[in-house]
Amino acid sequence: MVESKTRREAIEEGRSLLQKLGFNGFSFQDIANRIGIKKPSLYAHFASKEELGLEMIAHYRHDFERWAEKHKNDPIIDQIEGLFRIFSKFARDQNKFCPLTVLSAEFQTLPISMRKALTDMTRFQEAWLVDLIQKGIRAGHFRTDLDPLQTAHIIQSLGFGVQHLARLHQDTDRILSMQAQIRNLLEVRP
Amino acid sequence: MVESKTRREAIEEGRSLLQKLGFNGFSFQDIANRIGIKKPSLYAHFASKEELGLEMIAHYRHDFERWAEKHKNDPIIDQIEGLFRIFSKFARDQNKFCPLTVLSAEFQTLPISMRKALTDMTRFQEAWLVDLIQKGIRAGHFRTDLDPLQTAHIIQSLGFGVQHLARLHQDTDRILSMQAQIRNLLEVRP
DNA sequence: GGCTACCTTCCTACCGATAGGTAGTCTATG
DNA sequence: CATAGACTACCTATCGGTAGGAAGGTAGCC
Repeated sequence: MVESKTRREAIEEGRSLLQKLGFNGFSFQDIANRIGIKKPSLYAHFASKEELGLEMIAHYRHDFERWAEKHKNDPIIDQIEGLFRIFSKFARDQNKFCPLTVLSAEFQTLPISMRKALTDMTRFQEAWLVDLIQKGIRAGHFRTDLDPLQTAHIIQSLGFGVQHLARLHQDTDRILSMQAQIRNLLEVRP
Repeated sequence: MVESKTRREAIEEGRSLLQKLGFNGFSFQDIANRIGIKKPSLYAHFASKEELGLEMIAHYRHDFERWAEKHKNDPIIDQIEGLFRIFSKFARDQNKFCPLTVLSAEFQTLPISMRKALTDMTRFQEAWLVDLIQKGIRAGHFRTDLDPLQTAHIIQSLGFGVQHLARLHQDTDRILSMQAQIRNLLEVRP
């Protein structure tokens, strides 16, 4: 068996706790309680909390890559806005954050290996955005004076930041309302 | 004496640690070590870590209000961009975050009283932005089709989010480069 | 089939470090 | 002589992690 049931459940519960409380906001004890085993049993599946953390990042990266692949032929603006729909879905589910957002907030207290995995995936998402923006410009849908990298930074910053403000003010609508702003930023004005 | 030297030093060191590591990232022990006293002595000045947290928020709010007052007659766009200069200054000083940004990331694990103080100050900053945007529109410097509240949300989200990404990628320039985007968003196009 | 050896996964019990916080005391200053 | 502010000593809870053993399945071998 490639992946045991317990291991899968631990990663799932871990991700849920991670997205709600942060990596330093939950313990192995919490996970053990939720999946109904004792804490030391988790060490049969993960050598350390750091290893679980790396698994959770890989897990989310896998999800995101599959999602991107599935929507790669959708209209470009829909794909970009899809990122905000994902954030909105997380937020409506018990005030969760996107894993990248919550982990980047704890960056300074994370093990080095997790910092790297996090930075790598954020770069991956940035490259995904840059590619879409370039395609949109070439197709004549987006303004030709956009700097694709700079624009990707703006979209990522908006996405990270709006999640914090939405939770702070209990206003999940705010996340989706950023979509109009993104369109306004990207699309050619008539 | 309204405020003792030790108390002042504790708040200062606490704020520095807060902005670097988050509220859950430092302990009373850390503060005590840095200011050269023993941990229990801090309880002569703060009844709890929560009380210190509230003091630190009040401290930052006081700083911000004084800063806003000092610059209230500057050109409007300079005032708004000033927010990003503040963030940039924090980031270049040992990867610090603005206190509101770092605390909002830990929102779910914060005592209720601190959540309220944080939400209140974020609203205050939002109102400050809304006021400036309205003034800019009335003065003919900004586009007339802007929704001031919505625009303030965009600026705040950009500010919060860009700090995370700047630290993640060790790229403090990214914070200041948002200024051009803000101008582009606000100012009338020729 | 029956035996041994091993691996996985769970358990109880425990470790040292650290967290926030308390009790009681000493000492300098007003 | 009271108070503020420092101290030593200690509390309970929790953290990440380890030691050692029991239960169950499996693989190789006679």
